[in-house]
Amino acid sequence: MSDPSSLPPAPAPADPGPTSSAHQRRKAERPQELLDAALELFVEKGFAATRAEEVAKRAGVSKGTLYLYFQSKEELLKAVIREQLSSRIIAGAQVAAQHRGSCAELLRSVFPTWWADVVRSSSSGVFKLVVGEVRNFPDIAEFYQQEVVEPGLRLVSSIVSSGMERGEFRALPVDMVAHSILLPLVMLCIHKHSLGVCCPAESLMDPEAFIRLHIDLILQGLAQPGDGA
Amino acid sequence: MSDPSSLPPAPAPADPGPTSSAHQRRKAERPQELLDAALELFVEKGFAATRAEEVAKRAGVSKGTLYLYFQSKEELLKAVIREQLSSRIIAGAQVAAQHRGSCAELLRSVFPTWWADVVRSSSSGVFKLVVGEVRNFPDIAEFYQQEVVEPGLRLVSSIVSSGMERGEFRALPVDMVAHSILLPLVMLCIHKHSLGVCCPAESLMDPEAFIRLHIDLILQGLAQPGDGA
Amino acid sequence: MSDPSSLPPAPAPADPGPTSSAHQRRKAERPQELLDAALELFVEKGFAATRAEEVAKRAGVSKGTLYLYFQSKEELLKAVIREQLSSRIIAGAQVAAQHRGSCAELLRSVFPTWWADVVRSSSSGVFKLVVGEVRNFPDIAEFYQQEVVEPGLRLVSSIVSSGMERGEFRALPVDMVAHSILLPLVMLCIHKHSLGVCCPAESLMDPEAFIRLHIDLILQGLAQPGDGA
Amino acid sequence: MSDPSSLPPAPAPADPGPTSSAHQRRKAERPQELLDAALELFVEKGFAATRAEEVAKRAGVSKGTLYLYFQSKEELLKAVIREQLSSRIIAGAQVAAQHRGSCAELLRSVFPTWWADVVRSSSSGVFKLVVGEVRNFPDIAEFYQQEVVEPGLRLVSSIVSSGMERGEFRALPVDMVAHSILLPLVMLCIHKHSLGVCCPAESLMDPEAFIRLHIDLILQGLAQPGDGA
DNA sequence: AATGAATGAGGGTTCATTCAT
DNA sequence: AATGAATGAACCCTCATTCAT
Repeated sequence: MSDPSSLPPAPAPADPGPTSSAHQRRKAERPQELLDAALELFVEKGFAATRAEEVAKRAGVSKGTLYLYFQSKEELLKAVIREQLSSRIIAGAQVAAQHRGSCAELLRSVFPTWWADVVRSSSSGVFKLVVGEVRNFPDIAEFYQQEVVEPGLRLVSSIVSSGMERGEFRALPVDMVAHSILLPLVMLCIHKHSLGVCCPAESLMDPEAFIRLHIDLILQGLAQPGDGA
Repeated sequence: MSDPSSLPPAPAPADPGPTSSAHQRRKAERPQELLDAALELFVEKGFAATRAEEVAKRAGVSKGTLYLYFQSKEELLKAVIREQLSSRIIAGAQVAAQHRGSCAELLRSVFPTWWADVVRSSSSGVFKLVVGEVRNFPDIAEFYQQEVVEPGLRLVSSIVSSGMERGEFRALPVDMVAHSILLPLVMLCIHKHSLGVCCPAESLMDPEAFIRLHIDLILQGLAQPGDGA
Repeated sequence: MSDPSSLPPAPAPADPGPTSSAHQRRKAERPQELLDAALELFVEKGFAATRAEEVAKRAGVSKGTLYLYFQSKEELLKAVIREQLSSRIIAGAQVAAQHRGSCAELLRSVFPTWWADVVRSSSSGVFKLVVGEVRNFPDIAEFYQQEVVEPGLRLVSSIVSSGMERGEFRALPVDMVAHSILLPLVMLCIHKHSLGVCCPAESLMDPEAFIRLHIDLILQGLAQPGDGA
Repeated sequence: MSDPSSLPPAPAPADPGPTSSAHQRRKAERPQELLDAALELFVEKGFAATRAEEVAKRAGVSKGTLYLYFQSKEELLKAVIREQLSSRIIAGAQVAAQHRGSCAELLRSVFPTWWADVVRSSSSGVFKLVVGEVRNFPDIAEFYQQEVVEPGLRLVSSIVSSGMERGEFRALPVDMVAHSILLPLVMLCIHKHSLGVCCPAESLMDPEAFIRLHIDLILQGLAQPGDGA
């Protein structure tokens, strides 16, 4: 994984000079360890119910250290959210852009794998986190909308839209179709980190299978009536 | 004024009878007022970030009064969640049970209206609330799963399943299909109370339209290949 | 300080007029019932840890009623303490004054019975109560000192003192002797309502026996050396 | 043993050794400072009427700091009580055990001094504290009974008892005699911290004098009739 | 006279944040 | 850089007291 883009003080990967050592390496990894710990806990308990000291402890450092890397608990939240995106979406977009073949094929091949990976990864938690906290932190909303929601929707919409143009799909409101495709996947992520923890749902246990089924339904739903699709 | 005997049932908003004074009436209404205020605020800010006093104030009473009706903030949360269900789900189930006609018809007619009502009502907030809090309050999980999730899934599954038995629908894993139908609707509710507040999504503004489209996609997706459906 | 006997609004014993009835009698008894309940609870849990509502409930009335008879919880405390005294002390003093015979006889005969009665009665609790609360309510101190401590000490001191004058007793500091006689009895009362509740002390279970033994020790201790007393 | 208590904040100069910085030293001393402050205030105002913040302030720290060292106000109370004992009682028992000579001598020599020290020290307050709070905190009762009351009684009882065996003392119920000896001393402590604060009793101002007189009375009271003791 | 719903100041406790070490 | 002791604002909840009925 890459591009921790705008990490806070960003203690430069360090020059492996004479002082550089395990100690240095630790130092360089601290922010990421804190972000990981914070993601886990914020997703698990919610932002307000998570104590800064818990995050520090799970990251293996002391309370004070957290504040060396992040100005406040709120900044930590924002960093956590910022961290979990772009890269994967950009990658997805590139794959899509390079795709040659029918839109149905695109949605049936890469898409489910990519999403199933998201669901299985720890990134899936951000959806729950963002959904729960946006209203308390309005700048998260804007940021998230621009960096995740819109790119994601645009990506799917463009596939759907070109499918319609090519005549593969029925002509329907593109954005709604995109939502019809995406919302259950987002909900899958959210479920995994909320009710799913206590009451696992049989049919959601295998994300890829569910996603494939869902895509299959939608694709046949989109197909031109009369097609043997 | 004449002939009092011909007057209708007497609109009397309140008969200040011996037992029911204005005082008494207030008391009877307080819990609901508090529940309403609590739902709003818990959905808006999350449980942990909402102060008990805010709830009281929004309900138009003082802090202490809240504790006359609910043992603790946590009990208030549970009451809020408990309150938002049964009735509507039971009603939905009855409508479905009484339905005569094809399964597709059932899903196309009552279903979208019923769900659009849910989305528009304040009940839609509970989904966000529950998703955010279950992991901190495990007994909510059990309760919610049994009282909302399972009945809801069972209802849709039974429709889908009988559609398959009748040969209206393709044979597919019933539960997954039910999730495919329901998850976007739940997500619609959640979105309405989270990102949707800050960044309204054009295509979700009209819930009923979206739901109809989604159902339309799924139904054509479920149709036997070759059908003219 | 003044008029300790004055109970609060002192709802006059009521004229048994036409309106008088069970209702009236209840009304007249309320203050006493409240005082009794308050004594029990204040002794048991301490003043600060007793809720006004508990007192009311134990007296069989509602919270509001308490405040019809006593201006505040603190006034209730004072009334409780004021109520538990004078009468018994005055009676004791009269008995002592009328006594004819040796001082030893006086201390051996009436004294233990009278004290044992005090210990057994609910009045014994006031000692614990006063000891626990005087420092928070300085006017209780003054009142108690003048109305209980000093009369009590004076009574015993005068007996001891006249015993010395008659040559029955050794010449010793009178007040100290009086304390030597009285302190264990007061402590007996206190113990009964504190540790004694949880860990009863075998040898204090029969107050009269203990008091007689104690007086016996003190009297032989006071006797002129060489006496066959 | 000397008065371990009543040492105020004591900004001990101390050697700022490598491990023990001023910072560290404060930390080491905090609990004791808090215990001292708590003892004073609990004895003065009672447990329930003392605010945690007052204790903190008197110990020279902030409210939050108290909770770094004690889980709750109630735990602080228990710690305060636990702290005030053993050592002194153990020491007393050892002195008694090592004593050679008549029982009367033992009671007349070390005993009054030891007790007068107790009365004068801040430890004397625990008696008032315990008496006032046991009924609210039952585990204090058990603890106190076992650690203080019984050892103390056993100590005195054994002296008295061996005095009877040797024929120094009359044969009387040992436990009652022990109570006759001890109760006034305990009451002396209690008085010092309650009524005594407002209305000092002339004859109790010099504890040692009173104790000696009391012991003198009891010892002559215990003597075999006819002894010149 | 009696009730008990309502109030709101007060107190126990937590926790984000700071800062001396 | 790292620690963790200390702070104090904030929050949950209680309870003495009032007052409309």
